[in-house]
Order: sequence, then structure tokens, then C-alpha cells
Amino acid sequence: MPELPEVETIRRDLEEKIVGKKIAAVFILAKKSVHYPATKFSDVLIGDSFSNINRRGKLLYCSFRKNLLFLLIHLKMTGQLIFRQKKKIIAGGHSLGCIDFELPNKFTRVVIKFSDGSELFFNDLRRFGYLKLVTAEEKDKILKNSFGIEPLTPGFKYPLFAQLFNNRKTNIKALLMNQKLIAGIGNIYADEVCFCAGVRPDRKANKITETEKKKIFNCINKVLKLSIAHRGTTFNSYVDCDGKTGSFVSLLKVYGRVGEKCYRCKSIIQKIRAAGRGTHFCLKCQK
DNA sequence: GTGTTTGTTATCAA
DNA sequence: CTTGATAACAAACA
Repeated sequence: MPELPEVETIRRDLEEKIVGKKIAAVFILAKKSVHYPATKFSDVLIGDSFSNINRRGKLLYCSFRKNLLFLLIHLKMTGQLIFRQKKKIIAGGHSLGCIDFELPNKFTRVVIKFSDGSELFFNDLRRFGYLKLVTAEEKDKILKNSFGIEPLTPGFKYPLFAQLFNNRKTNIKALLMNQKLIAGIGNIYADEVCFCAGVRPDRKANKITETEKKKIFNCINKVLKLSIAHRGTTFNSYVDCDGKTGSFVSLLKVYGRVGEKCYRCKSIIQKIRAAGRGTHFCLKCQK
């Protein structure tokens, strides 16, 4: 379940690993995962190279050196982007510079092969994610219409954030997960931010006090930054571009901890359904 | 066989 | 028109 910290980790990895490398071949193993005619998709990419890897919320968008189209990548729930250097076979049959699982595997949907022999694998168990080619105009339209304030940027200022609460009758969890209001927060970080701020996730947005709003604002910055520093949360299928797990899972305070003791007050973590999602919180620490 | 997992969109209601 | 709540999708696992 890649959210902002996981997608940002992948973005930074890709920037380092694939930018400038010449694309030699593209293999589309699942047509559904590519939102563009398959042969044309390959034609556009082959011979070109990535020039920039950007992110807005949970969406990656990449530009190319030559072609003017943009590649949008959404991992949805189970998408992975794994980069593998060319296999180096050494004496004894072991290989160097490889991750410890087989690629491609049965969840590999697209493979992009570079001219130096390295490969990028798009794996997606649930097939919700996609690779999509769009024009600059389409890209701009999507970025403008689909996303609200971007956390961790200079534009993420408290007064702007506080405005989102005005006259909103929905609960704070739904507000935090609404991509058109704030970009990048999903189910895990919505729960973690609410715990950090001491606010129950099912509280109505328009009943949240000024002090609480400030706490929520600060907690968004704090939680997301800390998670990025730990290369994200691996709960189910998320891995970085080396196929490695993120370690923020060990710092989760409430998500996935139903029935366990709150680290802060020792009372039992509750689980309810809010905004249509499994929602975790501490009765004592969150009001 | 059943319930659960979630990012996003579709749909319907107010 | 806006907002909100809910279902649906997909696929695997316990």
C-alpha cells in the first residue's frame, strides 16, 4: 500500500538508477497494466531515456530526453518498481548485485530493459496499478484536477491547511485521505497522523479545535518525514527499487495493532470502520 | 465459501 | 453546483 513516503522512496531510487539510461526493450506481460496501445507504448520508449522522475501525491510522472510524452505510474495497492543490474555470475554459481528473489515472477506486468543490461520490473499482484503515456497537456490537467496541497513542500502552510476544515461535515480521516484536498496520505498514515495529534479519526472535521488542527498539521510533516527517513512502511507488498522492505512498520503506533497495548498508555488499540476503511486508534490517547 | 485488505472512481443522495 | 457516503473493482490469503 504505497502512500507518499513509499512512492517518494521509489522516486528517489529511480532518479538515481534509471535516469539517462537508454531503453533497449519493453516487454508488456499484461496489457491491462499499460494504458496505451502496447506496440505504440514500446515504440515511444525504445531508444529514448528517462530525464526526470517526479511525484505528486502517490502518482509518479516521468519525462523523457527526446519524446514529449509523459509516463504516469500509479502503484495503487500492490504495485512495485524493482530495478536489477545485469546479473554477474561468479564462480560457484552465485550472482552479485541481485535481489534475493526471482524476476520476472508471476506478478511481473511490464519489464523495461536498458542497453547496459539492467532492467526495471513493474510487478502488481492485484493489477490495479498502471503505466500510462499522456501528453504534457493531459499530464498538467491530471495534476491540476486530481490533487490538493502537497505536504512537505513550501506551499504546505498552516493557514491553507486549516481552511480545508471549514464547513466540512466529514470526519478527519476522510479529509486526510481525500487526494483532492491533501495529496499522498492513505489509510496507514491517516491513522498514524491522528494518533500523533491525539485526535480520534472519526471526529467531524468542523468540530476539530484550532489547537488540534495545528497538531494535525505538524504531525503530517513529522510522520511523513520520519517514514521517508526509514524508507517507508512495508505492511504487505511494498518494497523499494532494490526489492528491500521499509522499516517504518516497526514505528507504527496504531495501524495494524488492534488488540495490542498502546505504547504510550498501555490501553488496548481499537479498530473501527471509518471512511470505509479499517481504522485504528487509542481510546485513551485520542479524543 | 467467507471475510478482509485499500486507492480510486462511479454512483446515488442530500 | 457541491459535498458526502457507500459500493465496486481486483486478487490473494487466513
